[in-house]
Amino acid sequence: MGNMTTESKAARPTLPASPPLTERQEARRRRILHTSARLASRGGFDAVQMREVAESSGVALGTLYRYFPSKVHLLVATMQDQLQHMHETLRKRPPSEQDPGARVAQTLMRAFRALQREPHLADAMVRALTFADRSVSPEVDTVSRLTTAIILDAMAPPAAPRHPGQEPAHPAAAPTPEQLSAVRVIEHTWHSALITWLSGRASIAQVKIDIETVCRLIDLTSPDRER
Amino acid sequence: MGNMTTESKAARPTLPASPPLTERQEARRRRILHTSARLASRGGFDAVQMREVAESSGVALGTLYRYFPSKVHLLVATMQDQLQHMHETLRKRPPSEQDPGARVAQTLMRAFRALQREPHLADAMVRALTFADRSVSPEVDTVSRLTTAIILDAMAPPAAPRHPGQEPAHPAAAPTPEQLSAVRVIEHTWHSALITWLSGRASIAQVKIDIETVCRLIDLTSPDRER
DNA sequence: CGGTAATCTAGAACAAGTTTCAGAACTGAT
DNA sequence: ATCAGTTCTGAAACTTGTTCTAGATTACCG
Repeated sequence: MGNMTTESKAARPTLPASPPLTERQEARRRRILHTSARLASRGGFDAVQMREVAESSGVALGTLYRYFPSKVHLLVATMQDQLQHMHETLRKRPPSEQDPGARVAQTLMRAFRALQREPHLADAMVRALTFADRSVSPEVDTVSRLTTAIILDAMAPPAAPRHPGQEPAHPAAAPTPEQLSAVRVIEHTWHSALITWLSGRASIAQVKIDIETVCRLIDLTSPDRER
Repeated sequence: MGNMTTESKAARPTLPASPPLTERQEARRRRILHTSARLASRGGFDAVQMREVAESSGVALGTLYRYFPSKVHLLVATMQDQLQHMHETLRKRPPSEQDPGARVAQTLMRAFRALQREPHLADAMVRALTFADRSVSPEVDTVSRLTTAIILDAMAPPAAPRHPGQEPAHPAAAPTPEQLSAVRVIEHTWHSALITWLSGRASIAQVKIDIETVCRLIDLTSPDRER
């Protein structure tokens, strides 16, 4: 398995910080991520082979490793990419439910169904995510923040259609610490449930139940609603 | 990384079913598991190298692979072993809290503190568990059942001291489906929280909060108590 | 005890992640 | 345009999980 514990000595184009990438570099990075997703889509974690990613992206192996210091880094970055897409997609069709918990559950199940369409890709990304060690912490953290953002978005009350320049009536009411705890627990459940599904130990129905169960925690922590 | 997706063609002495092991075989198996735990304790997942496990257990590499068809199988079996110990240990000192949720939280935090004493071992086992693919499903399922048993044990009302031969007053009241859902969600949270702690992305305090948060789901589903 | 099948050993061989290195190509500043 | 420094390429080497093989040992059966 080689040395998956490698320190990240190289520049990390993964973060938009550091030296700004030239156009060609940005293109390379994008090509690599695209190849990664493509290979993962057919064959999952094992099908993403670094040599093949490099060759198929028209890049030397050493370069691939300069951009993504390990296979796990690569797949976590791929997940960031996919999550961003998903966030935008979900944002366009906000959940129809009323209670925050139900809204979150609905959104997560939507995301889940999207993942179902590319189960191998989902497998590769999630396996990489949970297999990641400390050297990938920053990137995993980014993924976590993205997931949190998706959940918080879903939880927020349906935004009244507002005219440009006009401030929202409820300025994204800052979530309470309790709500943040609930969100963290929901994320835990989401990841773990995904894994049990991907490894064939739980059915989709089971995942749905688990998601709905854990989402009750939200309604429990936002007593500002009827109930 | 070799072929982590290998089918298990060999006999699997992992399950007490199948051909009963001879004494020497049982001894070999035990030696291997012991070595595995020892190597994992200092160095985590990466430190458990199959060649070294074999050599240090006084067993040929091929034999190691006959007993445990992959590194993940080996580590998951190691986890089974450790969990069994932990189950017995926990059983000896039942939680002192009254509410089921609090009892479970207390028990899990105890387990968590035990894992803290061997963080590398915990790392190896949990990483293996979440990295396991379909070919390890049966073994992972066993681990899951063990975890469930620990939680259900903690959840059960404190057993009145009873004389031998006498039946318990409450014959382990079968948990409702809702409670089982809650337990599953708790397991999800437990695993995932463990991972975030092991990879340095969450503090122990954070884990405690998450555990306590999710354990509220239990009290939510057992309305037979005061409140 | 003798024979036979299963198990075990030692060691080579293979696969895929990772590292390394010498030289080519590119970049930015003078 | 030129030079210095960085980045990229191509290829080999190294590591560790996994597989394979031929022969030695062991277990079991009559």
